[in-house]
Amino acid sequence: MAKNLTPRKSDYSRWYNDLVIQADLADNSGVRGCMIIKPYGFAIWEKIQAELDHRFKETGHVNAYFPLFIPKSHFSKEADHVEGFAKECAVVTHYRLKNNPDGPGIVVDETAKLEEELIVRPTSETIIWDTYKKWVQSYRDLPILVNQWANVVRWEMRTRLFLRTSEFLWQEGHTAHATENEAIFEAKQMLDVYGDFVEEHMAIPVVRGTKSSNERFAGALETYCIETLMQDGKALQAGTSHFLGQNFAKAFDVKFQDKNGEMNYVWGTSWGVSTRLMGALIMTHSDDNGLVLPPKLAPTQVVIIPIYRGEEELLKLDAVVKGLLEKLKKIGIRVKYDNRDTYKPGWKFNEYELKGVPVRIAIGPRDLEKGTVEVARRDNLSKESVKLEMLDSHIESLLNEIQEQLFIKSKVSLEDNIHIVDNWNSFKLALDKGGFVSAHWDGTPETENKIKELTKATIRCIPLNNEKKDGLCILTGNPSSERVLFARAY
RNA sequence: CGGGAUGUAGCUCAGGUGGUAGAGUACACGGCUGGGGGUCGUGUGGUCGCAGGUUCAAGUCCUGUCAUCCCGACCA
Repeated sequence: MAKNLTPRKSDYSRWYNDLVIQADLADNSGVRGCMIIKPYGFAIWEKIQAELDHRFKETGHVNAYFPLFIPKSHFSKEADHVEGFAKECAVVTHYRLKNNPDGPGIVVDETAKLEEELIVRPTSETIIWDTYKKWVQSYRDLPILVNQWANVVRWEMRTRLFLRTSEFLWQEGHTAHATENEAIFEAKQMLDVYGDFVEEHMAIPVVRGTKSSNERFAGALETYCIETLMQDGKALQAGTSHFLGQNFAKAFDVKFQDKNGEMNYVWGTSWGVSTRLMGALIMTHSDDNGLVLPPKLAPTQVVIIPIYRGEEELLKLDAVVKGLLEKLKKIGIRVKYDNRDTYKPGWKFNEYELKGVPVRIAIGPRDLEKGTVEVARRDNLSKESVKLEMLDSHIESLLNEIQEQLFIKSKVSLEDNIHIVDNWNSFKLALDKGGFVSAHWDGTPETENKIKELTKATIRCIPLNNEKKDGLCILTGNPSSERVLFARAY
């Protein structure tokens, strides 16, 4: 049992914080809301990045990089967009410091004031659309399918490691198309890329849907999203894909000549996922002993711990393990042999449990005699004895089983926590229980706002492939054509 | 951004009414150990978040500031 990890039951958000710090994923920094992603946390992020990048390229996208700074004038061109982000922008006003003439330290050099302030990007639509204007003349220049991996800054009031930080890492795709249908197809396609990745790779089940107008991206006509449910019953938006219509094209005057020689505005999309996925990963699978990682994302999938007394015994084990390592690496398993003499076996067990390594192999003199090893799973903490000669195939299928089991477990939990309600009282009760609440809504922003005010719950999404079935709005009793999912959210 | 709390050794914290800085843990060295964070001994380690102020004297009192946590508002 971990020493200082707060149990989930006693304080879920403290458990989360403790876990992030103790599992060596990230730490707070000296700058408000900005985190240090530590090597172990970053290794997991790199796994996420690598797989997503692969999937983006499989769907025809290419990577590029745009500047961190956005001139203020660009930023203000799309009205809804400004409205949405203005309150949380970091602004660069000067470009030089000087020694404090009145004492120690260093001060801003007031003579070095920028003519036009620069905004640190909270997202890159504006600078990218300003660029696309130069890239697009003809239908032959379309589509543009660009992604960038970057950091962005949003001056958040209340931050939490990975879930909401002032600076975060993400990717943002920005595409431009000749037709509306093509752009809508793209936005939906990317939602599926996200959904499939999160389910298959992160073992996190998602609900795919669209946002209500209240929750829609500033400047978008439609926001598609994947929503997930955390262990404490709160929802977490894991990714979004926006159909931008011609809003940004019009704001930045991005026109092209079509096959008939007519001038048209291009159609756009943007889509992104961020280091917030790390938060989703942590909160979906982990337990009171620490992190639980799905094998596909674990930087180390298998750790081998020798148990011995004296150097002689260790040397014997080293020789046996050497062969095991070769066998496991040959079939593509990320395995680590921790034969450090500076830590004891019990300490190591706890350490790798805290860090969520999916499989632990312990090998000692007793095993050598019997020709076996002890194999322990992180997800359900079970242990078994496995014959040495069977080990590689056993581990391979075990990793697959763990990946699958983690998904099934969270999927069951998600489904068990979608509550269907038809009146206001049970609506409130269901929200207090946690989870998604499926209810009718009259489709107006006013009603959604009122519900938010009364319950702190928002519409997380209107599920795609939702059953169209008439009903009455949970609050107003007005007619509604389908159910939507409400929840309290991160 | 409003309310509350906190900031002292790497970490967790103790230090009434101002008077030479403490513990546990971690770390270093050594012994016994080793199948779930072992144990005994010795030792290293602190401009008390930062900047001012009051005072003969400030970890302690005052002002400001930065950061963290909790509650609220905000959060494409």
